[in-house]
Amino acid sequence: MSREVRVRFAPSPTGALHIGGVRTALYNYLFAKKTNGRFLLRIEDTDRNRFVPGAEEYIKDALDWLGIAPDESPWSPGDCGPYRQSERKPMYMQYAMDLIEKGHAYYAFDTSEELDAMRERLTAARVVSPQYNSITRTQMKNSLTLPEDEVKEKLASGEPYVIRIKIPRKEEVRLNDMIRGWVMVHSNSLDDKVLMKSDGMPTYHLANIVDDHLMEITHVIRGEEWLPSAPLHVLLYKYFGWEDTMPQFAHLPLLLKPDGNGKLSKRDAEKHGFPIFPLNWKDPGSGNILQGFKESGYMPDAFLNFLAFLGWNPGDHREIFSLDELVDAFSIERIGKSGTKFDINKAQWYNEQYLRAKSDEALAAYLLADMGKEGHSIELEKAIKIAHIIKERATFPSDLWLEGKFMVVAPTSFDEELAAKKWNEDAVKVLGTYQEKLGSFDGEFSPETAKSILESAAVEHEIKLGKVMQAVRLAITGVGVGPDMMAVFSILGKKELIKRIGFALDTLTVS
RNA sequence: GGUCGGUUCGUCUAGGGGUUAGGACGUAUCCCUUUCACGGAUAAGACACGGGUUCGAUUCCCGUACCGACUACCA
Repeated sequence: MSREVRVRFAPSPTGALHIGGVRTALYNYLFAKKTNGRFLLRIEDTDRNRFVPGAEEYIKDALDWLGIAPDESPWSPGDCGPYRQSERKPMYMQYAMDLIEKGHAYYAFDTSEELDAMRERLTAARVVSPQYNSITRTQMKNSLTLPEDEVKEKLASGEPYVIRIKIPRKEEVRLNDMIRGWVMVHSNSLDDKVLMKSDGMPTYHLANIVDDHLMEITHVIRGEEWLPSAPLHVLLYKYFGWEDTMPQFAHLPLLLKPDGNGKLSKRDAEKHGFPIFPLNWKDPGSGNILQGFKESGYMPDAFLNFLAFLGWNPGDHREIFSLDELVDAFSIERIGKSGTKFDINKAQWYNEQYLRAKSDEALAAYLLADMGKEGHSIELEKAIKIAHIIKERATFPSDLWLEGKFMVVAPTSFDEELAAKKWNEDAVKVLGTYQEKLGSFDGEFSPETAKSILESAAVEHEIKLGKVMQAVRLAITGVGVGPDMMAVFSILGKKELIKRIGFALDTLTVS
């Protein structure tokens, strides 16, 4: 039996999709592409109370941004639609009924008050974990305890009910997880989970199994938080009689807080000031904006590369992988078992690597766009040159303008501390002479000529160039650090240099 | 509490019965650079603990500790 590989990413539209979800999507995508299979996206919106407007669009936009769009989804349906569980609502009841007929499920009429009372009673009796199970169900209001007539009457009269799975009393449930190996659970630790809610919607457990079956899913790659309910899912496959096509499970290690312990959460984003969401997200309730990787300056290929390595590695020392290379190298066997702390440093490093690998032309476009927002513009040619000398000191594309602005806009003030230390008679003399020499020079202006003229100015006053170099930088750029001066000189050009030196000479005073 | 899962440098990880336990991020130092950064080099830095099994265990087994997930008519 070799079926075409079909995997799915099945998020709930309850808010912004965080980085852990994005990684789950990525691994699903990589596995699908690696095996020439298909990657589907299914929206699990069976809980109307938690539905958040915009969340679904957010998921789509995030995957599009990263270039890992699904082959089948609500917005690009295949043959297994609909791809939203809310739209599949009419399909589920028949499966629940099937289970009831087979004796693997039953109606339950208990109100939430009655359920609370039961739990309280059990807690008071010091039962360790109060649950609706093979023991307690005998004392509750359900089709197993009530006379058949009464059950029929309740159903006919429209009394609210749920359908619960009937977990067997003594049974070893086992599953072979692709990442964790054999996992065994005894059925007496499972409870009679609700399959159909009183509003007529299925719960996650039912919808998930039915949909995975109908959509012919072959591998379920999801977060570790699902491991405890996996035995329940295995039982459902068995009761439906779908064991032969039951997907293989792979439960991914969790993404942990950067500091301390616990699962990465929304609070961590606010706490640390760095993003844990792919895109900006404005919470419709509070109006708060959560920072996205995209808007923070992370590039999709760099972010993807970073994400792939959170819990997976290729087994050799390579670190930089394009999406295609990731597809090629990916295997579920090489996914780790233990939780992964999220480290923003590594994300930054990846971004720097990708930024440096980009062409000067591509980077010039970022630079031009950013300066345009502040009303500045220069020729493309010049922008390319600036991008070239600035990119090595940038982490984000926006750093290009931040760090390169001085090449476009002349300084209007000077670093006072540096001026106090380095601005002296010698500097004034050399710069004065340099300015004159530049004025009378009319050959080809290059980094070399810029330098030789400056050297000759220094020689004229018998001053070592090194002594005044910091002052020269100060005069031209206003600050003490920056890229190679001669490269800066040649980009600025003769006229601009003369102007800037003039301004510095007029403004700065020797103390 | 119960069930399940996990544990190699600060972090991400490779490895696997005999290794100087390898790499990357970060950190430090040096080199390069008339500055900073980049780049290059070097350094510090780890097998949670206790029992087995074994000639030998970081690796296999069992316990303990610690961490995490789950324990809803949420997914």
